[in-house]
Amino acid sequence: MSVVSTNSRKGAASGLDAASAASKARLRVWLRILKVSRLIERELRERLRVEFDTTLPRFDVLAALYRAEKGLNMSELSGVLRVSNGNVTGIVDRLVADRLIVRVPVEDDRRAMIVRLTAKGKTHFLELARGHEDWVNEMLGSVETSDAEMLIAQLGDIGKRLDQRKAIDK
Amino acid sequence: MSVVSTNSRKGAASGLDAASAASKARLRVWLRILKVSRLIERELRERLRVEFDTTLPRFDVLAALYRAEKGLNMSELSGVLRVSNGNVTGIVDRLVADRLIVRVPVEDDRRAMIVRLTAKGKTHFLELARGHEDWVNEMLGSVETSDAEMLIAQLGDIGKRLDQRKAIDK
DNA sequence: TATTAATATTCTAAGCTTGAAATAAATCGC
DNA sequence: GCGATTTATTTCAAGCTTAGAATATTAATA
Repeated sequence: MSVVSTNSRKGAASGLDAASAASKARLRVWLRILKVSRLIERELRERLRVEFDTTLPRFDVLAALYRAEKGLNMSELSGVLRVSNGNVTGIVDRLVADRLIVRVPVEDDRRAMIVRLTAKGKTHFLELARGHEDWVNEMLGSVETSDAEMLIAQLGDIGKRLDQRKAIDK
Repeated sequence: MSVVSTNSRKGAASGLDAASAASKARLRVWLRILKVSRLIERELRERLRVEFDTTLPRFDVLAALYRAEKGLNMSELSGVLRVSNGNVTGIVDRLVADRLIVRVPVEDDRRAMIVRLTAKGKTHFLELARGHEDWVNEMLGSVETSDAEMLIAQLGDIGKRLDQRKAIDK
């Protein structure tokens, strides 16, 4: 989580050079993102548990399926959520057991399964989503809309570049 | 991870009212933070695994201990890392087994244990930290210093307020 | 058509994470 | 000093997460 200064190896004549200072600023950006992210995530987990007896990964799956009118197959689902393939299997298993989603065999590909919300799942998700938006709004209540727009733009750029990087790596 | 619009319940005469728009902007801020955070975290995990055969939680513990000259007891450690008490026990167990840290009984409190880096642990951590800063710098390479400062300030404010909230709740 | 390669999913082992319960020791109130 | 409460830590059960192996099926190609 926290980290230390180790960047005096660029060999400038004295003290910190520009590259090192920039590097440190970026490191601090990351540490702040991480801190905020963990604080919010922790609170969301807690509230989902206490008020709805569920978990964040379950919510994430339901949200992804709610947005996908026709459902998603397992690969698409793990892609959207950015988690491993095998991971989704377990969460889906439990949601199926709770009758919130169903696995439907794909007509012309016997390997694949499409996962979809049930009516019960949809109703359930809408309750969760209402709470979720309220909680986030409450936690970020101090953020003015103008600041929010700026953060959205900045973080959007960063995210986009990270996505591109990843695409290139492969 | 992703979420949906459910905030048309504030009863404005037509369309979205100001509160609802603000709420949605904040929700998007959160979703962007979450996305960036997960992308970066995933890459850091991957690199720590491939290049150093270790994990992010282990790195976090080592970093916290590196910053604490005299070590930390288990409660302080879980406090700094913002994870549960029991969680730290397991990670510390494994780091102790690898001789990277030691548990030292506290003289005047037989319940407590202080955890400290060994010389080996310190050396190991410095290698990790060097890689870590480089990777972050690379991933956020596109962020100009002026933007970085702004993000640091904004996210710092958000983090501070969330900390305060938490303190008040208790 | 027969192989080979690619794709979709699940399974497995190991570690992470949590909240709650269990221990053990210190401290507080009397 | 003694009982009750608080504090420090570990243990436990359940679920999350990952990478990699195993299965099954489809697609490509020779």
